[in-house]
Amino acid sequence: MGDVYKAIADPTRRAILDELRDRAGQTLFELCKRLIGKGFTSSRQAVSQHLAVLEEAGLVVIRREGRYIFIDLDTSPLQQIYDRWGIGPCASDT
Amino acid sequence: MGDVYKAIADPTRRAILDELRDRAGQTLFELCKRLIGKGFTSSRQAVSQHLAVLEEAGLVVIRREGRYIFIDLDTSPLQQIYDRWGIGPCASDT
DNA sequence: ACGATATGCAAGCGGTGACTTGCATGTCAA
DNA sequence: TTGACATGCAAGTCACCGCTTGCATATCGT
Repeated sequence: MGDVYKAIADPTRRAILDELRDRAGQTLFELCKRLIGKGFTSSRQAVSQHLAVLEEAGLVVIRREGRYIFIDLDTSPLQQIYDRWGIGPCASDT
Repeated sequence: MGDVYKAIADPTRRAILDELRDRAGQTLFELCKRLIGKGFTSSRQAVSQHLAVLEEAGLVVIRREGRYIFIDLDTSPLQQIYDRWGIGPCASDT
C-alpha cells in the first residue's frame, strides 16, 4: 500500500480528487480535459502517473473496460488521518 | 500560510506530531531525544527545520521562554481535509 | 485488415526538499 | 563576566519527485 499522505501532497493530485468528487466514473481523457479547463497544464502522461500514485494509496479505483478506463474516488483511506490525531466533524456535533 | 498537505507528507514530521500528541509542551531537545529513542535519526537542526514547516502550516504552536522553546500541537488545520472531501467517522455512525 | 483512438511503459531532465556542516546568537548559572 | 547550554541561521550536497519525450500496446469503427 502506498503512502496516503504523500499522495495528497501534490496540488495536481488534489485537483484530480476534487474533479472525481464532482463527477464520478470519468475517463482519463475526460479528466485531462477538465483539468486543463480548470487551468492545470498537466499532460495526459502526467495525469496518468498521478493516477498510479493515487491508486497505490487506495484513494482511487480504476476499472478497465475495453480501451477506456473509468476512475472513481475512494476517500476511505483518508480516515486514518482522523484516526491518528483525533479530530473531525463529530467533535463539533455535541 | 503554509501547505498543510505538504507538512504532513514527511514521515519525520508525522512522528513529531505523534510525539506532541502524546506529550504536549515539549522542548526541542526533549523532542529530539524522544524521536531518537523511537528509532529516528534526525539531528537537532533537522527537527528544527521540520518544526518551522509545521509552524508555517499551523499544525504546531511554538512558544519561546528564555533559552527554551515549548512546542504544542494544533490539529485544527487538518479539518480542511475533511471539509474538502467530506468523509469522517460520522459516516459510519448510522 | 487498417486507421484512429485510448492508454501503458520507460528513460531522461530539472527543480524541490531533507539533511548536514559550521558558525552565530542568546540565556542561564557560578 | 565567563563558560555551558539551548536554539537560530545559512550555504552546500544529494536524492527524490513531477514532468516530458518517444515509442509500444490494445481496442473500436469501417
